[in-house]
Amino acid sequence: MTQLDDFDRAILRILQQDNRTTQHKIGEAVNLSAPSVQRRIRRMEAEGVIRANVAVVDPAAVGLQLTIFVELELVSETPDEIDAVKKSLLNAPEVQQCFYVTGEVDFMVVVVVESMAVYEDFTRRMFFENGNIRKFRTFVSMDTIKSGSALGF
Amino acid sequence: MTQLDDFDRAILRILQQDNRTTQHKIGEAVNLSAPSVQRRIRRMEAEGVIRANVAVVDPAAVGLQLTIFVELELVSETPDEIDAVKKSLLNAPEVQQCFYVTGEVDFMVVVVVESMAVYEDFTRRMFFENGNIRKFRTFVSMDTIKSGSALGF
DNA sequence: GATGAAAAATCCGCATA
DNA sequence: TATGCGGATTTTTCATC
Repeated sequence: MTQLDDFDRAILRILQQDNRTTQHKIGEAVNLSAPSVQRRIRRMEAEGVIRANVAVVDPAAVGLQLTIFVELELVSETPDEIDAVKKSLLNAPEVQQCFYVTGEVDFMVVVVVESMAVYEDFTRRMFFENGNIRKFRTFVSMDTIKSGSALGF
Repeated sequence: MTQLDDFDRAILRILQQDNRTTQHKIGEAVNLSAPSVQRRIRRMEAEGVIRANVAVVDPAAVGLQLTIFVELELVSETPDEIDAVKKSLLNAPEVQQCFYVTGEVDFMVVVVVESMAVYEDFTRRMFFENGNIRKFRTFVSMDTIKSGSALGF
């Protein structure tokens, strides 16, 4: 992966806030021509620096009212077992984010669902019926203070 | 906020994966004309259903290698104290996500930084020098299994 | 909600440093 | 290798039905 220069970083900073900013406007902001901006964006997309271009949707608007953090502890931590858990979490549409972490727990999972009833059903399917889950702790979000993938740099 | 219909939801589902999909292609996919698609998108943006349009950047590419979960417990939970903590977290560029949660802890915070040294500096500034933080627990991500704001609906 | 024309943005070749 | 310019193509936008 090529090293990013200051132009690239300046472009990314704009795109992370609004990727519908025109190349012309970006060019003005960073002192580059529009085609140059577009070539850089294209290159960063090809290299995976820009992973995706997405609309951020208000979860409440689509009926998903609850954001829930779950700490997962496994019984067995062999690579195969870990992979199996990863895979099941990856495939669950309720799972919005999932990280394998160091420390007292094994996974941190962010689940977004319509209601507690749906969450309870989710835990039953994913955790209680999975012999490899030692325990899990649930933290329900009451207030979203900040929710971004905007990286401050 | 107006209720969303099936067309709106179908459009959102596409936009959450790739908001550069042309209105024409979206129209084909959902059986609507391009201008219709565009009016719906415009309306949902105005209503806040679509919160933003952003590029998702690979943190590693911009030198941010570490994703860290932090559980925060406060000493005092008066509304003023909670607000003060919220505000300081909101303004910290290292904080990518932050939720006020129920349960044994008060806040779940997702921090993204270059290195452990930077994180330690962050904890000193934000937690140790803040008299209202009773304790915090750190979970460092070793592997990002899933990282999306793509809501499965 | 659909159609079609105008406006705007993106994309591409070419010349250049 | 990367930039800027100009024009072709595509996409968005807007008026009308």
